[in-house]
Amino acid sequence: MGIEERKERERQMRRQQIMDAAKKVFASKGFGGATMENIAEEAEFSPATLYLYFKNKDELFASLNLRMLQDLISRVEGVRDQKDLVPEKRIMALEKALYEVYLEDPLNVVNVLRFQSRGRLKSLSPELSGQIRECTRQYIRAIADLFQEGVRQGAFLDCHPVAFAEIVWSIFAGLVLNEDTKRGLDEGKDLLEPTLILALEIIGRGIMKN
Amino acid sequence: MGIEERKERERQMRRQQIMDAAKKVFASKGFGGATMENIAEEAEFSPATLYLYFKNKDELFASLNLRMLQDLISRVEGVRDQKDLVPEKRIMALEKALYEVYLEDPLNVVNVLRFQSRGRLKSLSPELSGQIRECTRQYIRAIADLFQEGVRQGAFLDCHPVAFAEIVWSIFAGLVLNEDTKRGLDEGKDLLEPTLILALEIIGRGIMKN
DNA sequence: ATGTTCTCTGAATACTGTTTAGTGAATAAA
DNA sequence: TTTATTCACTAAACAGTATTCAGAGAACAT
Repeated sequence: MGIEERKERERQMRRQQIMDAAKKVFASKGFGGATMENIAEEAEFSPATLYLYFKNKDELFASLNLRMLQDLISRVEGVRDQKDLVPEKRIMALEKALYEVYLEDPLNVVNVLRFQSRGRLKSLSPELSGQIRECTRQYIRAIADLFQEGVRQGAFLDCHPVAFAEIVWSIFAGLVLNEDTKRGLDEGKDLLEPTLILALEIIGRGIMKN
Repeated sequence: MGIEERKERERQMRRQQIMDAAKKVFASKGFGGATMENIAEEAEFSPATLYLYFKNKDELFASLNLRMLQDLISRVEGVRDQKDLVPEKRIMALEKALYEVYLEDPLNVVNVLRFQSRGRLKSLSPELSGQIRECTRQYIRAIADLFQEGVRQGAFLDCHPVAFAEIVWSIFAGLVLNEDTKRGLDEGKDLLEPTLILALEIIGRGIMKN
């Protein structure tokens, strides 16, 4: 049946169209400032139509997170798989990967990090929240593997690899949010990159066996 | 005029009463989940009355942040002033101070960290946002001083002290939010303390001149 | 006793996420 | 070709909540 397939394809395109519009609107107004009406207008649909493709506003937003998380995963796994680099260099390659994810779409990264609270995640469908959980597991796992490889080679001190991965991730998330907060209080310049580099240099030295 | 003074005192008490109620409600429902009606009910006032004491919901919430930030400042300055400890121990004392702030009221700490976005801070009165800026400056300054003291004593590597302070703060904020997110996705146990200790041990080693 | 100020509230307003009931076109069946 | 069914959408209604407004009543001053 060619008709069914064409319809499904069209449906996916419209879904994508809504996500593109949402991404634009969320980036310019933030999660709270964006209204479903804004997004509908940008996507050239009525607000009601959005609900045929997404359960609610949270779920629409979280679907965008998923795209970002997948980008993150592929970059971090890329670093994990560069087995030729010495462990020390790979920590810095990780820094670069994280920063590139941020550069891809700074405002949405901030939004995503602020969004993922306990309360919000409860309102998602089990499928979507399962996918997010899986993505989180994956990039933490990739960082942990990268670290463990360094331990195996005798370069790093032996400590809980998942805890290490969470620390690296938290530094990234914390610095991103901190820069955003500073911009809210003050018109300071964006010092994320040098600070992130310094942080991972310190971390790198801190886990080196000497 | 004793009457004027009594009235002012009573006014401050009612303001406090509202803040106490708000703290309770925000902690149990989060910022988004708490309604002004909930808070008014808890404080035994009508919602309209709340607006005689606070400009809006954001400002009421941010006033609570201020209490937490002041607690944070006094603890961190306490560590900064323990000049008898060796620099290495002071990094761990800092860890303890941060963790104690968290324990004081975990849910509100999470709420505060999620709240401080550019958009939100714009809706505050200049006075309040000025006070928040000042508090932020103060605890960052205290951590930076503490670090610089270690540099002066020749124990730490010389790097930008404010950047160092922001890294420490970001680790704390990032780990707190990360734990909260995990609880939202999964019913994992709270591993904040061991992870925070590990993070500051790594940081401590990373800045040590050897 | 009367006017004034202070403090509070009930009711109205405005905005926004979400649902409902229904329309018209595309498709399938007769 | 005509009729029935499904699909994709939307206008309008609904519901919840932050915020404002107009006025009541008590405390205070004259």
